[in-house]
Amino acid sequence: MVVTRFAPSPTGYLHIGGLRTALFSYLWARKNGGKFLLRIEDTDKARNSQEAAEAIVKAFNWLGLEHDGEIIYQSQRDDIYAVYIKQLLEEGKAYKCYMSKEELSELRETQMANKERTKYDGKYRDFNGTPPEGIEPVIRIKAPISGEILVRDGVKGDISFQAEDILDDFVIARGDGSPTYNFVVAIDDHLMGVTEVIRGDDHLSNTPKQIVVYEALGFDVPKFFHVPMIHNHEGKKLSKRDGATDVMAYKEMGYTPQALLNFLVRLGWSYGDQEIFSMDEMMEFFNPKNINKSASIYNTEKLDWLNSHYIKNTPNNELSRLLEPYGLLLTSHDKKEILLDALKERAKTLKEMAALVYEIISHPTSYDEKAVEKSFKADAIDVLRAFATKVAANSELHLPSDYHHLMQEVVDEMKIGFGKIGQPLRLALLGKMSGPGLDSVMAIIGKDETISRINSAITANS
RNA sequence: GGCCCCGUCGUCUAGCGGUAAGGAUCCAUGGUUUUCAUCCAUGUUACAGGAGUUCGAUUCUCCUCGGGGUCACCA
Repeated sequence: MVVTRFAPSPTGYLHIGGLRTALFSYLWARKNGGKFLLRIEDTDKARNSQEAAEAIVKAFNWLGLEHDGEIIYQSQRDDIYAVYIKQLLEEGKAYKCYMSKEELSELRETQMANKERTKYDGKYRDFNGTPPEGIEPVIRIKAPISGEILVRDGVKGDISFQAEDILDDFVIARGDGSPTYNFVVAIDDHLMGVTEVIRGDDHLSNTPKQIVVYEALGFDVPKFFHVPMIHNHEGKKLSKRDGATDVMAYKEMGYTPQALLNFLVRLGWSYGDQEIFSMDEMMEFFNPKNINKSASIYNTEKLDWLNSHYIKNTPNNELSRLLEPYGLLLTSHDKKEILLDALKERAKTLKEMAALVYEIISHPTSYDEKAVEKSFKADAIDVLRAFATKVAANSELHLPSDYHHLMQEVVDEMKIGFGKIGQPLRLALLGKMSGPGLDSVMAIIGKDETISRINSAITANS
């Protein structure tokens, strides 16, 4: 069985890069009928992990992603880790180190002065004398001091590290007894039965250390897939300073979950020339072995395109549901279909669409001056009056086509071009020269409001 | 600085020894539309550089350059 996991540290929200690796993990687990687990890496304890976990679940909810099983909190598993620390100590694979922080930083300084790599010198590796007084020892693991550590990565290929280049006896438990990251990650991934670790490639250099832990404990090493970073415009790792990195900000801005997921799945991964993926297609086609090797730059142009694509192609009943968080309650609106049809091709975001709806249903409060000058001349007022009279006289006006016929009649009878009625009418109805089809607008606002807006416009501009 | 990774249009990417280097987005132009948007059509733009290997390299190897990541009793 394929078991993947998403293991964020508690930062308080789910960020866009995290979501992408979570999505990859999720898709791969679902595709294989496996499990997608969630673990909070809160060995630090200072930050509020409960809140962070809730934020993640909330974002997952919005996006329709679901993790399996209980959320694992590392902060609650000290007893478990303690067992393994004890075991390594007893087996002689780890040891207590009494070097003080001062001594350690002195060591580092000399190494730096000598232009050597800074690393622990192994002073207590084989120590069996009397420990110095007043020092709470840290626990260090005995790492190999020479030889090769091979990381078999599903994205980058086999990567070979030399132990002497990168390893030292790193700390697995602090002076207060609390375990450290590289130690607990390996234990938890093993205990949770994780078979494939899909994570950001900023973790690549941690992997050899984790492999040391796996091997010391006799655990099987999972498969690794190190996903390239998402960079900002400057080509640096994406961070909070780069604007919207909180996933929920995208809901705020009016993006649909589908668009965001589709955007993210194509960032660093592809399936031939296909750009549009339904959730089912993502699950069917995703394979971590097709993940790109190189970092990608975060640029939301394509997200905008995808978003408008999905808005255009979402059925109206679902669209009105998506619009609810933006203050639009259309479910029982009698002109809902006409309204949504008229606007879904015009909005880049749900938020924008909500604003467009409001623009249509509101009586204009001002009129674009240049447009008034250009198209609201005396003859235009005659045309509008003639049209308003027809509207008033007609009791069967429901569909856009009903209004269109009336416009056509005026055009024919007065022997004028369509623009002669269209432009002033547009100005009267919407106060400006752009917007959806007038026949739709009138069908939406209805006969009385149509006449009212025409009259207001004539009063205001003649 | 050590170690590791990466390098195809501005951006996201296809390519897996022989291609007019393809798609998407963006941008520009034209068409459709009473307007704007949509939609359709057309167009501009890329293999970082240099050596090899080979009949032939975007594709394989090496070097250079450029970018990134990481080097904690943080995760």
